[in-house]
Amino acid sequence: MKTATIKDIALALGVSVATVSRALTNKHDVSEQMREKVLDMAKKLHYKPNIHARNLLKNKNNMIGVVVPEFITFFFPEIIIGIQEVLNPLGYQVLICQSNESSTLERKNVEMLENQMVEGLIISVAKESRNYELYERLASESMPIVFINRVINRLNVSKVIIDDRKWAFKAVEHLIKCGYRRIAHLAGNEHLSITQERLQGYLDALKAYDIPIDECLIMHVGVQQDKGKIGLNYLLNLKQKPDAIFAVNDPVAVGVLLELKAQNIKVPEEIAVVGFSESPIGKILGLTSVAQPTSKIGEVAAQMLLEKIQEPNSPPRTQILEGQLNIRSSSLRKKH
Amino acid sequence: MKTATIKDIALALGVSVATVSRALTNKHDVSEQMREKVLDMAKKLHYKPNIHARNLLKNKNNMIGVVVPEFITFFFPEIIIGIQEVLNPLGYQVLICQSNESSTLERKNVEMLENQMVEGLIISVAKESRNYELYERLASESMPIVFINRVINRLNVSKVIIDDRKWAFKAVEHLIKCGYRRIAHLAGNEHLSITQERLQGYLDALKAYDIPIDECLIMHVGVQQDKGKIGLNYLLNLKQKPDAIFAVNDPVAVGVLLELKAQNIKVPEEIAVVGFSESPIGKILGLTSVAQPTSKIGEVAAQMLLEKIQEPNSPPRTQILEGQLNIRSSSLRKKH
DNA sequence: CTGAAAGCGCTAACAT
DNA sequence: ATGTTAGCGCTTTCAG
Repeated sequence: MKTATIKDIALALGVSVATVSRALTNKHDVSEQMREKVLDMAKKLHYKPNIHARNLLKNKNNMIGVVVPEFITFFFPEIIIGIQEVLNPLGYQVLICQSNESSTLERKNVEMLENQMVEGLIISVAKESRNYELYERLASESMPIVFINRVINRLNVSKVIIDDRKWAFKAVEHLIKCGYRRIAHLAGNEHLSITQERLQGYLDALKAYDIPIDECLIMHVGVQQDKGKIGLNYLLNLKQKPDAIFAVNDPVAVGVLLELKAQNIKVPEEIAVVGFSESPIGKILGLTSVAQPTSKIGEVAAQMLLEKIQEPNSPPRTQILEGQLNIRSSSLRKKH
Repeated sequence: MKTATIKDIALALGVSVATVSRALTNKHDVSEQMREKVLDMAKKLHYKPNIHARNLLKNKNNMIGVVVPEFITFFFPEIIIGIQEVLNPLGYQVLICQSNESSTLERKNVEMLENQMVEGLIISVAKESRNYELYERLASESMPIVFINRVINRLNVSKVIIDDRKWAFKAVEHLIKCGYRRIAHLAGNEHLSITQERLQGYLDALKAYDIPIDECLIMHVGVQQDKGKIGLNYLLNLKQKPDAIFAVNDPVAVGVLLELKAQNIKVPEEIAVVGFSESPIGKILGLTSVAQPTSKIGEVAAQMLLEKIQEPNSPPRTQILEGQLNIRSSSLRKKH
């Protein structure tokens, strides 16, 4: 049973397809009784509009593509919900892809979305992303793009972030004010924007409080939970162990906490820990962390994308949202 | 700058659009030199195929719709990844929607996906879902549908589940074998399939071991973490408190564990706890739970959907996957 | 191997 | 208020 078209309705009613089309879509230009006849027949024939035809005609499909590194942890899902809450009510559908932290899969996803002719893209890059040229081409072909969280700095497109450097500073400053002096940093993958900014904030804080920087205390471990254990064990093997650890994000910090617990090392008495991008697990474990306004990030990104779609020539903007340092038991004041 | 079409290529080359189309898509029926000329010109003009036109012609768009209650916790995201791993390599795109546990939003999502003319649907219903008629209509209009995890039993469509009743039985049996006798059940929303099955498994186990059923020990609290606290406090106020709790799922069990900790009640010495659908947080907290093969569920659902798409008249099947009871510290053998 | 032409389902001038 | 017609970009007969 093939699905009915407006032609079928027109034929059944002995009117033209144009009339049917108008009755089905327009507000005016059609008599009330004709409209009713058409609507009745449409229902009778189980008519459903063919969106492909409309898409072809308008040359748009109300689709937005989203590419994130993963959506297993709470962080990106909350952002995505923020995106959908802005876009769905406007009739946009969101195509969600995850790169699984792979540069190649990220590129494939973006190219797939491009082939689908999405009207815009919201992207957070994989930890190993090497797709600068791809994004540059898309931007030059005036594909509306907004980057979130993990951005590419030298790319002149819109971005939604928090001030990672500032909040890393505040996190480390908090440790310093609690009396910790030998503060290690488990950093993320080297070329990620969040890695660089948070590392810089860490360095800023040490400098601001005249604490000498010890390169031994900085290790690039990555952004995933299992890397916390590796980083911790490296730090524990130093001649001079740290008395506190600032991790690039909550997953790494949680990995550290779990390993500390496994080794029966007291937190924060022996080692304090601070994370970043507050997670539910971190919260439960009493992890001090910088909270990000996740769904707000999504909402703002969606809004900026809409602007760019409606005003293709508007210049790229970078929106910096506020964070918040939430202090918990993993970083209490040091006893002397 | 409007994007180039095959017409532009044809014009530039002085050939017909048919030839260009063939060169661009067909394997045969075009000379090698013509093909090269066309491909060169296509690149030169930055030609990109218009997928809307193709969709209209084939009357399909390689889209699959997925509706889940939420994707904040790990559970559905892992399933979705399983789905994408099967479908993406075949050129399908997956439209992911979340109902936020709302029946209304669920319906809106499904209708939106229907309007998008997706080729099939994979669905897990909201806790308050009342959309039986909707799904019945879709099924009768031969929309391929596969339900996962939270299904509608009386609906004659394909399903992918684990044997919730059996695994609930095993979970409760484990508690009984550990020496617990006064076992409470914090059940989910009443009409959810998982609620009914797991409750039945709980009852089966008590009967099998001749433990009297006490209705006071059964409370329908829902499926979300904050409900664990409510359920626990109800149970703690009973004259005869339980010595163990079987929760409908991990979020509720985690809520229970956190509240027990807040009240300084020892687990499992004073109260043992068992969850369902093993979660990362549960694991960290030492929660005994039934693990579900999440990404397998997604893969199997995707495969069954593909079958249904390719063989529209194939009868609905229910695929039951294996679970696993993982015993942790929240339910150790009771000391006498 | 290539071209002409029809048509996928719908909308929107342009007529009447 | 309604009908006629031309296309949106592409694929696919059908001819040559």
